[in-house]
Amino acid sequence: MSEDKSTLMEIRRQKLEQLRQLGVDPFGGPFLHTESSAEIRARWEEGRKVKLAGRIVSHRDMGKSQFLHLQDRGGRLQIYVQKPSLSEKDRAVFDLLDLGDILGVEGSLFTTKTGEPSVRVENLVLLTKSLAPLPDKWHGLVDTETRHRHRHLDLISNENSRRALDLRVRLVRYLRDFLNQQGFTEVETPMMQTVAGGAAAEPFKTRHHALGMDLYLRIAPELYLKRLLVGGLEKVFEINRNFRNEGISRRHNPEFTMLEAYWAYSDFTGMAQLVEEMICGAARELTGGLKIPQSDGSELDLTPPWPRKRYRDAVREVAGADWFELSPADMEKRASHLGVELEPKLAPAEITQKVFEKKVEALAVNPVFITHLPAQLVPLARLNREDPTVVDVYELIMGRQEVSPGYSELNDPILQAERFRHQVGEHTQKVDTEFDS
RNA sequence: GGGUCGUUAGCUCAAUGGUAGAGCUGCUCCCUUUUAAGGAGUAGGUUGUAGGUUCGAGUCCUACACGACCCA
Repeated sequence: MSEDKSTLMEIRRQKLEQLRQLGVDPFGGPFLHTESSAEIRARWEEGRKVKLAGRIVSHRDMGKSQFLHLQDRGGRLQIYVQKPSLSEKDRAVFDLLDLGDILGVEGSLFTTKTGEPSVRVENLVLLTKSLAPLPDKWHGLVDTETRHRHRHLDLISNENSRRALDLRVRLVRYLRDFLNQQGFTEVETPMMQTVAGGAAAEPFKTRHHALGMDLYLRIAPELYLKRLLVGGLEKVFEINRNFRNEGISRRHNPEFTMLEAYWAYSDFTGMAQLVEEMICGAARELTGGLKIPQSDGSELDLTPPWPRKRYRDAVREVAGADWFELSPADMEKRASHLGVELEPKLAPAEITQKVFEKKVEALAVNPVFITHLPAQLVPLARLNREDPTVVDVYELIMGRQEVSPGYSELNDPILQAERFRHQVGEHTQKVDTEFDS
């Protein structure tokens, strides 16, 4: 074999040919009735015969003794191959295996000298030959871009990524189950809309040839969910994609999944209660508790009840009890004293909002519902009966960021039309979790 | 859009302006309970691109491309 110009991938191609010459299909057929590595561990019994399939992720060659780890949906399990005990053909196949290949084995369970649960292989079947080498076995896949663009490689080589995916899947399942139990109906509403409404964001545009018209990918499902309430569904929710044609960052995916729920005859206090129960339930389901360790070493404590705090009270706590009596000039002075940077000539409400973002929101690790937001910030929500300068809206903050807003919707159609006309264009309000009162 | 850092072997990373290296992977061997196994050998490079400075550039300068992180 001339190896002068051989690349890793060319060598694997050559092995492919050698396998075919042995009469082995390198991309084999079904391999049914296997147990996962997790099931085998759970039902451990020395000497029991098992059938297992997985990707070869490590190999330690001791001459006649060979140790490999197979990775499957349930984790990893070591297999032990005593080469002399294999058939001549299996031995030839074994010598052509690489890291990354998918292998099926049959054998019996035993524990090695060093105490590792293992399968003593009696028969092996090559299920899929891998033509490309795996990422570094020790460092895994580290390049962030590659990890995001080649998720399959990330999942093969990074345990953390597999765990994150598992958590995400279980979270969505829990949210769905919880809302169903609460009597909410899950629906799917149009992704392609003639007007991208329900939020203020730049939409993606697409074209429907048969209709001869431009359509927008939705930026929010709000308008269609509200129509279902009008139609009498009373409690609806949707967990689905939304598309926003804006800047990309680690926290802003142009297509992202959002949960939005509407609840007739309730109001923002009822919705806050629901969200609190839902998130606490999800935390218990996923982590077994209500204290979530954070990457910076601190702890997020979800123990209910979560405080409800009025926006103005929250600002007074960090900026002084007399904050709202200050002149605009004094507000600017105090804001800069607090370390909040301001652009020149902001209105008092804007300065207040800056202080809120930097000194309340950015510091709130544990959950808090901020209620009674200034009406200017949320133009289409229902005004508070006692104080028409604020709206019946909450903003749930945790982990130093906004997590979920909830509204008492404005349900006076005449008033809403009037407010709407004051908005510029068709893009209007922010949404996430909403309901009709 | 702004700032900082980065781009060297398939992967992870080294290399005062003076002969481009290591570990892993691969390949050839030794080893019948290993754990990032070990041991012997071997292969692998247009140092992101284009220019410039210099006797000499992976290293210094300029521009560009791509990316990461932070900020808006």
